[in-house]
Amino acid sequence: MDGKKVTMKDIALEAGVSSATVSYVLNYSEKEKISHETRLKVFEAARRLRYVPDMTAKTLANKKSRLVGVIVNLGRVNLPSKLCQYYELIDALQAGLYRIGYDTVLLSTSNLNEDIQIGQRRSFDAAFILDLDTAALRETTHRFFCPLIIIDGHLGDPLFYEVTGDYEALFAQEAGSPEGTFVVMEDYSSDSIYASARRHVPPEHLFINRPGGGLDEFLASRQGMRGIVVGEVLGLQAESRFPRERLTVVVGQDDASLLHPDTRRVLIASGAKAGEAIRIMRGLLALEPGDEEPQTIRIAPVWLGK
Amino acid sequence: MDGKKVTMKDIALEAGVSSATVSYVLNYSEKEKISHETRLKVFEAARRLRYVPDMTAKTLANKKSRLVGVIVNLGRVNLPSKLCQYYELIDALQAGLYRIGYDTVLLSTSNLNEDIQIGQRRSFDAAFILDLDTAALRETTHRFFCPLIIIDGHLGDPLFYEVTGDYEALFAQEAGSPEGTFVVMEDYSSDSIYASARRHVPPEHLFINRPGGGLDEFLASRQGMRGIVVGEVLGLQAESRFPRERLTVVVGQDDASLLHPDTRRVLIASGAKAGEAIRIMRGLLALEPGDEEPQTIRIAPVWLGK
DNA sequence: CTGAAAGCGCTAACAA
DNA sequence: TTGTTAGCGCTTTCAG
Repeated sequence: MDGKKVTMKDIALEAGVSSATVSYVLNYSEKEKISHETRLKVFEAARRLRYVPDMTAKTLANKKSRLVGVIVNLGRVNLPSKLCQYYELIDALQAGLYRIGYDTVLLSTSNLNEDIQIGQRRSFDAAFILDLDTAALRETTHRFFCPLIIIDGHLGDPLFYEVTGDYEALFAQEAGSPEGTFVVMEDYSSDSIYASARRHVPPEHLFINRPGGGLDEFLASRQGMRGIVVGEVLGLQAESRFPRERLTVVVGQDDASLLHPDTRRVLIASGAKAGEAIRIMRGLLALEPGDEEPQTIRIAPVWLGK
Repeated sequence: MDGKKVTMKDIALEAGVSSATVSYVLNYSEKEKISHETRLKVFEAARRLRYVPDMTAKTLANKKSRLVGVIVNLGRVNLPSKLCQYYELIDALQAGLYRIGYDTVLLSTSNLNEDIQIGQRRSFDAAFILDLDTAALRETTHRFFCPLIIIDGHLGDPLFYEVTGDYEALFAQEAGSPEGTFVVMEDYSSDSIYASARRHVPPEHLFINRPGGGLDEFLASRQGMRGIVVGEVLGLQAESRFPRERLTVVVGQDDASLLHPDTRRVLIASGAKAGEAIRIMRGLLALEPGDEEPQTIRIAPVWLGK
C-alpha cells in the first residue's frame, strides 16, 4: 500500500536522531537514559510515519522471537469431539499469549519426530505440546532447543514441566458410587488419564471414543450405572443416549452451553490450564536455565452448580 | 542442547566452499550451476552437522517469510459449537499450508482494527480471515499489506478473494418442503449466510444460536416442520430435541461422526474450502499483483448418503 | 562454476 | 544522553 516500508532509520531521520536512539526509545530501554524531549520527538515521528516494528529483524538481532509453538500431536485419527476439546485450549493459549506479546504458531502433526525442526527454524521462544504420547517422544523432546511445556500429556521426564487436569482427584471423587460407575473419554495419546480412570473403574466400564463408534451400545448396556464423560461434546452425545441424572460431564469452561442446563458437570478449566502453562513459560524465559526444578502442575477439578 | 547453532558458514567451512555456494545448493538455485561434486559435499556436510535453516534470517534477506496468518474474527461472544466449526477449518488450512512449506500463525481477535499490525510485524506472506464482519472491516482490510483471502465472510469488495460455502444453493434446494422449513445456525459475523437463509425461509423460522439459548423452545414449537441445521455440533444438539427424520444437518466433513448415522446430512467440505483458499493464495503469490481479477469462490454443497 | 561482499532491519557494546 | 558500528544468518549481485 504505502510505497516502501518504514524503518527505524526513517524515524531517526525524521526526528533528527540516530537509529540507536530510536531503538532505545521504542524499546523503553532501561539501560540508556533518554531525555524526555527526544523521546517525544521519536514517538511522534514513529506515529506520524506509521512505523511498525519488524519482528523478523528484531528476532535475528536479539534472539528473542516472541513466537511460540503450539503443537498438537495427532497420534491417531482424531474425532471432531476431541478436536473441539483441543481448540478450546488452543484458543485460551493463543489469547493469553497474545495478551503478553507473543504470537502463536499452530502445528498439528502426526509425526513430531520429523516436524520437530519447526521450532528451530522459526526460533520459537517456547513451545507447548498437547496430548503427547509417551513412548515415541522421549527421544524427540530431548532434541528440542527451547523450553517445552507439556499439556495434558505425561512424559515422566524430570526435564520438562507438565500441566494436566487432575483426573486422579476427579475419578477418586466421582467414581465410587454404589451403582457402579463407567467412564467415557476420548482416545488420548497420553495414557495417564487413561491410567487414572482405570485405577477407579474396571476396564470393561471404560469406553474410549474411537472411529468405529459403539458409544450407543456401550451406554445402552449400562443403564443402571452412573457415568463420567470427559469432554463437552462427548457429553452432549452421551446426554441424548443416557439418563442425564446419572451422568457427570467433565467440561473445560464454566458455561458449557452445549449441555442440558441441569446435567451435572465438573470443570477442569481450559483457561486455567492455559494460564498455568503460560505462567510457567514466563518463568522459564526469565530465569537462567536450571534455576528451578520442573514439575507437574495439576489443575484441580471444580464441581459446578448445586 | 548442541552448543552453538549450525550456520551456513559452518557448512561452507566443513565442505571447503563459500557460504554463497552453500546457499545455492541448499536452495536448489536454478540460476547458478553447481558441479555435482560440490553439491554432494555440501549436502553431506549439512546432514552431518544437522543443519537447520534459519527462517528468520531467510525472511529478512529475501522478504519471503513462508508464514501466513489465520485470523479468526471473534466479533461477539462465541459459543463452543461455533468454535468447533472453525477449528475444523483452521486445522484443514494449517495442514494444507504446512504441506507446501508454510507455517501458520493463529490469531483470534475481537478487534481486527487494532491487531491488524501483526501481519506486518511478522511479514506474513498472506493471511486468511475467517468470519469477517462486513461493516467494521472494509477500512481495515485496505490497510493490509499482504494478499488477503476471506473465508466464510462476504466483504463485497472487488479487491479481495472470498471463499465461502454456497449456502444459497443449499437453501434453495433444501428449503422448499410443503411442511415448511426452519433453519438453525450460529451467530456468524458475516451476514451473507444469514441473508441467504432469509431468502428462503421467513425470519420467524430462522434461529440464531446465541448465548441466551432458546434452541429447545424454538425446536419444540416447530414439530411439524422440516429443519436445516448448519454445523455438526449444533446438529448434534438439535438431533436430541427434534425428530431426526425431518432434520438436515450441514456438516464440514464427510464422516460427521458426532451425528446419528442416519441423520440426513449435506456436506460443505471444510477441506475443500481450505484447499480452494490455499490454491488462491498460491496463485496470488506467484503472480504479479493485479494479474487476475479477484473473485468469489463458492464451495458447492454435496448431499450425502441415500 | 564459485567466492567476496553488500545489505535486509534491528540491537547492543563501546565511544563520544 | 546520544551516536557509531559491528554483527544476527541468509540471499544475491557481481567478479573472478
